[in-house]
Amino acid sequence: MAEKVTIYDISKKLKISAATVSRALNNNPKISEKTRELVLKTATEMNYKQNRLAQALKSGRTNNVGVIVPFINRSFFSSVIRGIEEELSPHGYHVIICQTHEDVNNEIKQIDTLLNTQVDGIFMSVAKTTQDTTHIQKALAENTPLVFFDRKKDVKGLSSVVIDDFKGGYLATKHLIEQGCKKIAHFSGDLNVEIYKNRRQGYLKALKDNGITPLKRFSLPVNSKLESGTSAVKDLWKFDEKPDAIFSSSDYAALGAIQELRQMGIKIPEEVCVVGFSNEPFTKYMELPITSVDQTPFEMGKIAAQVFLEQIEGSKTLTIEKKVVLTPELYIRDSSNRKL
Amino acid sequence: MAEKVTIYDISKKLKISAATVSRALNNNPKISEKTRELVLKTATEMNYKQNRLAQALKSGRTNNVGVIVPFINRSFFSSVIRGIEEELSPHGYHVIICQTHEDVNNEIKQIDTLLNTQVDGIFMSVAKTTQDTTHIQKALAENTPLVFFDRKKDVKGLSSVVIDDFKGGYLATKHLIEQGCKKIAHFSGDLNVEIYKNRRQGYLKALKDNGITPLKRFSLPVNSKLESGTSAVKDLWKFDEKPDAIFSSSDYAALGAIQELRQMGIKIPEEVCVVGFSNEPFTKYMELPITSVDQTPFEMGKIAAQVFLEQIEGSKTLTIEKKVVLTPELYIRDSSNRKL
DNA sequence: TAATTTAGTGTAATCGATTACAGCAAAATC
DNA sequence: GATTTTGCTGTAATCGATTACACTAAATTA
Repeated sequence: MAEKVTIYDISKKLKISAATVSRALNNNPKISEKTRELVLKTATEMNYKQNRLAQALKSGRTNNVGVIVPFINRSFFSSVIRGIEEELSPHGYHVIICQTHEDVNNEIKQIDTLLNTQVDGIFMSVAKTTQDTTHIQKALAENTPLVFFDRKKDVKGLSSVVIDDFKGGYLATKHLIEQGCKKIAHFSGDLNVEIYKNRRQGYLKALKDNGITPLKRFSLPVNSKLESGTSAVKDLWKFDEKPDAIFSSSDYAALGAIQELRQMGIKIPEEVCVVGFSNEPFTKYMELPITSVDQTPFEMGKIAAQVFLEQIEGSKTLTIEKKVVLTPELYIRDSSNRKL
Repeated sequence: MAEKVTIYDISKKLKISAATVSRALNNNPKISEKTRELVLKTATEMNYKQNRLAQALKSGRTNNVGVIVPFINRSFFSSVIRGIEEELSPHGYHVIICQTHEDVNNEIKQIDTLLNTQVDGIFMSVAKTTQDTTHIQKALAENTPLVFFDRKKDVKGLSSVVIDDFKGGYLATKHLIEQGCKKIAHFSGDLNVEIYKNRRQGYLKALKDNGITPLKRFSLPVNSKLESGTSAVKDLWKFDEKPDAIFSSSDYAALGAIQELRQMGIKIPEEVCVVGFSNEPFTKYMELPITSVDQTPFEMGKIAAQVFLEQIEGSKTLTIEKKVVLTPELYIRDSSNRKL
């Protein structure tokens, strides 16, 4: 029941050609006012709905975009996706989501199927393990705009929206120094990943700018797990010279560290200040709220979407390569606020 | 460059008809082994990619499904979506996401555009304000399977996957009683929303089953905000007879309550036990981890997807109306664990 | 009045893949 | 040797909307 009504049904009913119906519906100026009104009226009467598939096939535009992320239920990614959706939805685009589970092979597959379904654009945050970029270049080859966000690769012709991780690391470290900390440890993520490398660089620069010589032993890699933070603290506190602050590239590791420090009876922020990264929702809810660097994911999504729109609405031949860098925001909370 | 290769390009190159190419690619048994191999070889050589749009137009199936939720960056919803994606992706489906911002008007629009783009199915959690269901019936009229999850409406012919909110409320309350609590307050959400109503019913039943007469004053509505919990506690503690436990339908309100109670110097769980609902990520990270009812969102998504697959892969004429009810899980943590 | 412009509509091809039907050659049967 | 069957391939219509081009009648101009 409720068979789909096509322009042919309308054309038959009104005894005019389907072309005229199509033109009337598209407000083509060549159509007489009388016919247009008749067609529009009949269309609503018959409950006509445009078949966007047919239109897409003809025009080559689906009004769909794809978003590729490691996991959609990570707070950061879901917020970016929300930003993208809210910016593009008013323009008539739909957002298709894909997960890579941090696996390059999935990334390759996802790009392939997205290109197959003729999405008008792709947004992606690459998997941690991604090195080679030939799968990404495919999008370029097929003339499908691709915009990186957060985790990018340097591919000529592709735009990206990221935060200034260097600055994030710098801000966090500078803040700790301002609190009077001098022996600042750093939990970095996998240094093969650009963002973690940059955060560490920012950390080092801030130390240098303030005449502090970084201790190699104070800089250690963690993953985004609580336990990783607790064991890192254990390692650090084995030595005589203890840190008086921790800047962690992960909020989870920061939380783990805090738990372990409290366990050891160490006062936060009096004895040790702690700063995390990402501004995960839980950081502000803690009894001891954790200072963290916010990556403005919602903003990031919106801006990535805008970059895409610029590209798609600009001339087709011209490819834009835009590199947007957002400034992260430090949310200072009790875990590092000595209230000087 | 890299113009898209069609079956016509292959047919021209091999000097055979496009029909033969199509059949060869689809493993039609009528095609000779020799031709099939030749076509497949040439297809990969020429980097042929099927145009899923054309196929969709012909077959009437897009292999896209839509998911409609209030907000995608809520932990619960993004986890459900992940479940749906991971279940459907292996079957070749893509997931399109839509947000309603808890507004029925958006819901109506979203359903309309999804049906326009010919999705093969729709998953949705209705907005809080939704009463009328005519927009939902449209999907039914167009023969597009629609599966509700979590927040459903009773529409004949539509399936749903929800948790047993009654049981969730019952479990939480029973647990509090087992901890020795006798004066248990309840923070309910908007009682016009089915799930909140059911949780409250569960609460009341547990009290009744244990011979406790519910105090009307102990049951008060909150929204999902921290402040809502703090002010509710203030209200409750104005009276002489204080509660010795709180079962909150919202983790946020539970957290607000805990903060306020601590402010007032009240010991948790010794003097007052607190249980939340939803098992938001932050509940387990707190210094005083919060007991909460888990809604198994990932599971819920997977099962909703399975219900959809059953329906779509079954006979077209037969509509299945399946009502799946998942059992929630109580995660007992320090906020209510008196370690008897 | 004849020639030209203009406004409005129709015809038919197109986007790319699928498939009912037709057709033809080789193999099998009588 | 004639007929039927089998195996494989081609022709053309189809999904629904769009649009270049053609065309007709009315309006305008010469």
